[in-house]
Amino acid sequence: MEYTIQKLASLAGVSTRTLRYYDEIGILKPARINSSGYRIYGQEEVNRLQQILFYRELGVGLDSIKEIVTAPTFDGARALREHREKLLEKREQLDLLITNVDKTIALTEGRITMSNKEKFEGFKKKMVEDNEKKYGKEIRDKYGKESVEASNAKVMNMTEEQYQEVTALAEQIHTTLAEAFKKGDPAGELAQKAADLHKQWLTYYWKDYSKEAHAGLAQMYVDDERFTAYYDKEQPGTAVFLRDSIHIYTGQKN
Amino acid sequence: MEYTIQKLASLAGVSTRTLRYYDEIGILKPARINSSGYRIYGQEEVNRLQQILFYRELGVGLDSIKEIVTAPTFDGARALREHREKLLEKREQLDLLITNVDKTIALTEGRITMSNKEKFEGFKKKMVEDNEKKYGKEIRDKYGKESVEASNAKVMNMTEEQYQEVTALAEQIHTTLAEAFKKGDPAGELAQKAADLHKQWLTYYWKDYSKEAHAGLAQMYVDDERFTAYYDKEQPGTAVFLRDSIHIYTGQKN
DNA sequence: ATACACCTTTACGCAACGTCAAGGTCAATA
DNA sequence: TATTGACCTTGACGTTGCGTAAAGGTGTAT
Repeated sequence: MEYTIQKLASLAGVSTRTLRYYDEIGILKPARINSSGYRIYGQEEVNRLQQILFYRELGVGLDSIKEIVTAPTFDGARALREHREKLLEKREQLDLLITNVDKTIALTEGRITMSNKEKFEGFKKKMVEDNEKKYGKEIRDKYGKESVEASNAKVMNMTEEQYQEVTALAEQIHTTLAEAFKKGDPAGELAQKAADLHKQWLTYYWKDYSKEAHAGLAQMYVDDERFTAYYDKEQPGTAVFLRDSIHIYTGQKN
Repeated sequence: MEYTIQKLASLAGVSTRTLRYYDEIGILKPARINSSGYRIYGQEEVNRLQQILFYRELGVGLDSIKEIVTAPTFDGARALREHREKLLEKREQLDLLITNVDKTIALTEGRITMSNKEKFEGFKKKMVEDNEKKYGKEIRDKYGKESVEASNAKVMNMTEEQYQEVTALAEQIHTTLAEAFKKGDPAGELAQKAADLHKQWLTYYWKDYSKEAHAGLAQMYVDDERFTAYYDKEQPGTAVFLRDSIHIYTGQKN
């Protein structure tokens, strides 16, 4: 089966310009050129285009795609992981922007307007803080938020098997925590085991683990009543107990 | 106080090229040009540049900034709200990308690799579904996720006053719902009032309200045990009752 | 006088195509 | 057979917000 440029274009859902461009930059050359100078593509090119579009959909740049599709031994998984990191950073940036835009809207609508200069100064300072501060409340809010996001965004992504594992883990945490709570010592062996299980459970939801984030999340269990209600369901005080256990486990002082 | 181009540039933390570009596109012209053709900026221009950079930090395009700073009566707040919408869309897109990248990584790492074509087909289908399907489970997941994100991202952003209002609303929902639950009819007046209050409450968290989203969130109260635990705290069955009330309120059939 | 920092305009480059423009090719029809 | 209309070709400019030379004039301290 052979395709002219438009046939291939409509098959793949791209423009002919795109295909000419891909030819131009050398990531997808036609199988041959006919006597009239027309580009003719074959099955191999169809497959290759699919690969290209696949990575393109993921937002990978064409130069990276070029490496992937031209070098057959290229580590596609690693490239994807790196790309993923970039996406996460981008989202962080976006979240920051949105938060600041929200704040600005609130300011301009609500209050007696500050002078532009004041606004600008405060804003600038805030941006720097957001970007540079590494610990403390700011970051805890962030981690807490991330955790909730992740639990929603990533849970859909689990295999059936993983889902079973994480459910089993949650059950273990539950029983261990209940026993530990009866003993009453958040530094005790059982409580620390519960904290450890909780950490393992977390790794199913978080892209990477940090003690600060773990401690922050634990604090959120106490601060957010929806989580408190869940953990205190059988034994009131369990949420606080779990937080204390985790803070000891992570060596956090707050 | 007068500034040459480099003085102003270092003062504001931008390049001289940027200032020349701003001159070129007409958003910041120097106060005057001296006898040697040098650009000379005054205090007014300093202020204006601060405004420009302020909006630029928020990711607003220079053409929009031009409208904002040149037309003194321009509705800056409205522009910001529109910009905010764009940012939210971008984040949606990003979340989609991240989810798909995650899936791909999981596939390539975990399982016997599918043929590229298979992968591509499934992937393509998924993207289309994500983008085009408007109702059903997919969208419910999405709305549910948004709600959780929003509650975390926006709550920090409320004024003290708003916070009081939303807390009072939550309390009202709680008492109204408890009474309605005793009557037992999710279509009854009290239950519908609770649903209406819940809608009002939601508007503090959601950028825009839709019946589908409201109904979807209600379903999540039943599906996610953390929320169920919260609503069933005093009267088991309240979460289901609230869901039913809201589904009647929104005219949802599921 | 020379060096050196500063200023000017002009113009290409960047990512990934969209969008004309000007012209050749192919198959079907009047 | 000539014409139409759909399809193909190669340029080449426009998009965003500057970075980065290049080529040349100005200011001032030594």
